[in-house]
Amino acid sequence: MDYLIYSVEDDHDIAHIINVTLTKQGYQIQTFYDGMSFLTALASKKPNMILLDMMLPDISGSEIIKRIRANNYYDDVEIIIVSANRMVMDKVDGLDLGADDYIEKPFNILELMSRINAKVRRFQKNRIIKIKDYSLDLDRLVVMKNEDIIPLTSKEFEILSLLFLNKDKVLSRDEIFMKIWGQTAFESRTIDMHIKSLRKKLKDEKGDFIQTIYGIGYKLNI
Amino acid sequence: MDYLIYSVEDDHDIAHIINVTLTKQGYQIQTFYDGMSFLTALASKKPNMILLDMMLPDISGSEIIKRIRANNYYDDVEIIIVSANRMVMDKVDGLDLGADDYIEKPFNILELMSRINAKVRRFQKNRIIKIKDYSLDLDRLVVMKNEDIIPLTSKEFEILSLLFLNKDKVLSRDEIFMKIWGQTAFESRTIDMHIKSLRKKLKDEKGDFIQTIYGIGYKLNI
DNA sequence: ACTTTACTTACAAAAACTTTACAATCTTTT
DNA sequence: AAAAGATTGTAAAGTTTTTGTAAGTAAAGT
Repeated sequence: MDYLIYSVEDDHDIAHIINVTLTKQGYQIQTFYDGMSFLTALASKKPNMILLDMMLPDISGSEIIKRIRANNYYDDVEIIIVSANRMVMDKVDGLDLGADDYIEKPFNILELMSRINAKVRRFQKNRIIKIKDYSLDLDRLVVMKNEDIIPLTSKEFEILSLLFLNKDKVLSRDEIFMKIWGQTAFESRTIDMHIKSLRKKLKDEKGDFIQTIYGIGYKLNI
Repeated sequence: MDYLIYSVEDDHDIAHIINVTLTKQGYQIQTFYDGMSFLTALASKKPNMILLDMMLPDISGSEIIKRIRANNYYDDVEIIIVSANRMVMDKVDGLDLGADDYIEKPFNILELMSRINAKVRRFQKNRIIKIKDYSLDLDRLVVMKNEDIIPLTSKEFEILSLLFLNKDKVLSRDEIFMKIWGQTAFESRTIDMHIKSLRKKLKDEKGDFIQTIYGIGYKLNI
């Protein structure tokens, strides 16, 4: 998954637990043991989320939050405070500074995971299939070659989706017809026509991206 | 402030405290004492945030969350669980269902305020959306091209706002009709008309700022 | 009452889709 | 290896669906 989390935590044991758990869940995570090294990394690459211990050896957590929130380039970065048990008023301070959530130490790692998942859920939601230079986005209904959008008509998109979703199978014209038109095909060159225009639009220099399997049907050249 | 919060809470005393405090802070708040009346209201008007007690007389809180999260029209609604002290695993469940935060009862009203403020802060900042040369100000209800105000009628503004707020999505005429007129469209060229006049007023030299996706609807060319 | 805005209608234009007719290619048979 | 038969590719024309637009009417605002 393409979701980067920076964890700032001076306690190496806790840092390790967080690291292992989140990695297992498929997040990209980078750990920092002090404020300065974190801020340096932040300047060079923006993460999606920051897990922040408020008690750091060099800079205070609230100072870090203040700096981040001063720059609205980081507005879309979620900040979660992970910090030692303090009074309620401290929580309030942290959140008022601009953090998005607060988790008390000692914390249940499952709860941390849950809160993170809740925030990521919204971010995710998109299904993208990539084959060779091509990627197909089933939510945005868009096909890209490298970074360029290839405009397709809806029938073209439907057929290509079917090929993407069955990438290691040969699809017969009957199957394609059945799945897209919802009826069995009688003698017709319609699908061939759509394949032809697809090939033209996809124009793969390195040979046909859509292969014809003589006597059977079509498949992607994966 | 134009920020609507629905509070679902069967304990009248707590509901009252929440209501008074949030109103004082300038939020619009509407209180419901059971799940059904809340769901009815939800169907007719979408709030920005929901404060949800999990223990309601009629429907369970998790059932409510499930229903809301099943419909991605409500994706941008923050759900905060406000509920009686339970085990950690309950928290986890609630958050995994799709809630965004959890506050235990008995809670400090200041803490609730702080968390709400933290979430609203982000919301407020984003009230001006910029795409290409155009910017749309949801508070002043104004659209600008570079520094010049483009005078729009209210329907035009509503449609353009919808496109801005869903900038990477294709909106069908039905969706647009549903969200702006609150009813399903029957055969009509009304939206096309508004799009036409929008295009004329926006007049983007570099190709269409509002793109037609044949057979589907319209989207902004971001 | 007058002006602006919103909507409807009817038709034109464009895009997408399908069919047709035949050419090209591949397989199998002789 | 040539011929026959089956399958696939392609251009062009025909059809259907969807979108654009002008002009006129209704509604709302001032």
